[in-house]
Amino acid sequence: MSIKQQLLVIGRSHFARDGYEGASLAKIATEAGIKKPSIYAHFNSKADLFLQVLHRAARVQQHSLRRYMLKHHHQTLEDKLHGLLEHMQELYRSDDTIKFVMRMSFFPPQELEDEVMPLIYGMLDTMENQLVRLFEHNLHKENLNCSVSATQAARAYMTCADGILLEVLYGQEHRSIQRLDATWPIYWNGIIGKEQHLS
Amino acid sequence: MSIKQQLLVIGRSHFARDGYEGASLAKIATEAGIKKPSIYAHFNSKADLFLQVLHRAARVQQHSLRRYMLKHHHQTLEDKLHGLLEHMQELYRSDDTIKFVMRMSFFPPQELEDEVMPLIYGMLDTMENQLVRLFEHNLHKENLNCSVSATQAARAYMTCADGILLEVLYGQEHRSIQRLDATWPIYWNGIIGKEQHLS
DNA sequence: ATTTACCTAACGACCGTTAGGTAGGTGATT
DNA sequence: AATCACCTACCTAACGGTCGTTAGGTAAAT
Repeated sequence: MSIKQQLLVIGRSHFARDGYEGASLAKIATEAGIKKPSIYAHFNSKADLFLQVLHRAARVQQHSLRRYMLKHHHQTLEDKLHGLLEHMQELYRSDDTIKFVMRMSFFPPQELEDEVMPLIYGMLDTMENQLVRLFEHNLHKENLNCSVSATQAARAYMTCADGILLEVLYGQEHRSIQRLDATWPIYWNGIIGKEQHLS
Repeated sequence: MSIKQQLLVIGRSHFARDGYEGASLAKIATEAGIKKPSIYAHFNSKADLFLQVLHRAARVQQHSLRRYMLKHHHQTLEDKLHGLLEHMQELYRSDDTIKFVMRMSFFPPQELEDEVMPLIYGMLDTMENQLVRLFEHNLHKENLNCSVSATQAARAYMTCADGILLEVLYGQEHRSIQRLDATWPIYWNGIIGKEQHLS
């Protein structure tokens, strides 16, 4: 792996752990085995390194979602949705891309906010659209509650997914699994349930 | 308001906006109308200021939840739970305590992690216990789905609450309201629904 | 000969923190 | 009532350290 790619990977982990302001180019360079000013042979600035990490992470994230959808297109809607939640939990464990994306979504560096947030909103919209399409394709196949729209189901799903992934941020994995086990049956029951409550 | 209380309030807003490492004592002092070293007449260190802000925020948070529960004890379970979500959204708008608590829950300053996380876990457990008791007291009064345990309902509720509050972090209020409107009917339907799906 | 990828040295800015001083209020002693 | 010691709450100046960044040089590869 080239030094530049190493810097991107190491930078991602530091930004995920310490935040943009908290991350130090000196420490990133040391971990890559070079000196701090040598970073400037590959990146114009700290912001440049960060933004390249961000773009790469956004691409990885969207690619991962699309790949999951293709791989499991034969499954039932229920298995696909439930499996996606577990898939993201595993992804979180194996890689700090999700942690990085979440941190920069919730607390973007304020000086780069204008460049960060459009990417974040784009990712969220892409994911929502993909879910909406998924629900629309399955509304007639499975006996879904007809008073729940595809958009509503997708938004509620993303809300639950965020809540579950959040718990993994707290660092204790079993609490995240508890949340998944508690939330999923209630969500799914709310989607397919015959009785619909509207206040 | 005394200078010390001002420093606590201003500090909270800076920690919420910039994080622990990103916040600057100089800027906090300036906003309070004093010079940076004068902070040390009231606090032993930056960590001391931060921890006092944290303890105060935790107390405010728990007090606010208890007060809401007392004030709305006469309402139905449904109104109480749905109202609590709106209550927290309003709280977020009027005050940066929730934002501060969320930021420090998800991304605590690593050098203070050992002092921060016990407080956070305590708050989460307190809230979960309070919700579990609430569900237990209402399981027989209302026609709730008997295959959903009080613990399960409470955990799912907190998952949805986190997901909804998260969206308010993104900064666009209407998205958070969209999430609330989409998630609540599905959650409530999943709780009271006659049909229960267990995989 | 030019470019790439690193280095050392150093810049100015800001960080949290400490030292040391001052002005004003408090409270006891004379 | 006047004096003195003491304390609180601020100040200025400065410390050592780290930050991101730049200048300038070197050795190898093209």
